[in-house]
Amino acid sequence: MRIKLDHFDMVRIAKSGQCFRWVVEDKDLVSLIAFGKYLRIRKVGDELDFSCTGEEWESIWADYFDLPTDYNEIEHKIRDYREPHLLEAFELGQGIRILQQDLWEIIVSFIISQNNNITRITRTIDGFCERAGLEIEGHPGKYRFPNPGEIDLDIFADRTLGFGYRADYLRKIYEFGADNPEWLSELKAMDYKAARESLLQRTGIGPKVADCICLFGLHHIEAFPIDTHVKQLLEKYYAEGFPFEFFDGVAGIIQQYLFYYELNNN
DNA sequence: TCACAGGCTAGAG
DNA sequence: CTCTAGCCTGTG
Repeated sequence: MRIKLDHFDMVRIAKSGQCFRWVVEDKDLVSLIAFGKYLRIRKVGDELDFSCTGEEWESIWADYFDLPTDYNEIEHKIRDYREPHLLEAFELGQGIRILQQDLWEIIVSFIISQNNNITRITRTIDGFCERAGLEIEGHPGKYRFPNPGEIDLDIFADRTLGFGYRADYLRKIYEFGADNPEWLSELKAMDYKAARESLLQRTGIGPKVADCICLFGLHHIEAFPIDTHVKQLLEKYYAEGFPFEFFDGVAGIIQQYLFYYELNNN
């Protein structure tokens, strides 16, 4: 499946912190695992070659890569605001999209991410998937993310996987997910505020993780997760307050550019 | 040795 | 309600 896409920079997306199972093989080749599938993206001139059929593209990947969202509109809004730091952040992060990832994978991944660093988060998630052992057909050595009810909860007693104190939260969320199979679809039907409240009921999910799940797992692009980096950046560049009113409804996308700039330009 | 990493829980005040 | 010690663990 070969296609030309605007506002799509696969290397920047891979390094944007929203996904933990993307691998930059080289500047023209990225591989990823999502929705139980293994996908490779290769840059060929000004086009992108995806290792899937057109049918699969339509049914899975077009939504996953957030093609329905108009990033030209976002760009215009940013340019209209005419604020130097945001413009600089946008230039550096241009091509980043907010992926529409699998909700369960996002819930679990961002519980693991708390008070943690990217290196260990990635290693832990990879190790977890490998230990769960759900191999992807046709791709030996590649493992999909385990859904509720698909794993032995004793896996969280294994300290070598690096869950740390989050192991107990993970065991509980897998238990809850298996006991409440309707929860995920209910979350998807809720608006941002209601979904956030429901997520906050779960042990191990606080305000920051809940907002990450809303933004990356439910595509509520008004969600604005505030972690230590964003907190610092807000104090540094927006001491008088971030213009949430101007970016009403899309603040989460703006946050991605600011976050990416903060991590890649310091 | 010590602070910190894309925070949260539980308990105190 | 707000505040914060303690938490697993790898890294610099």
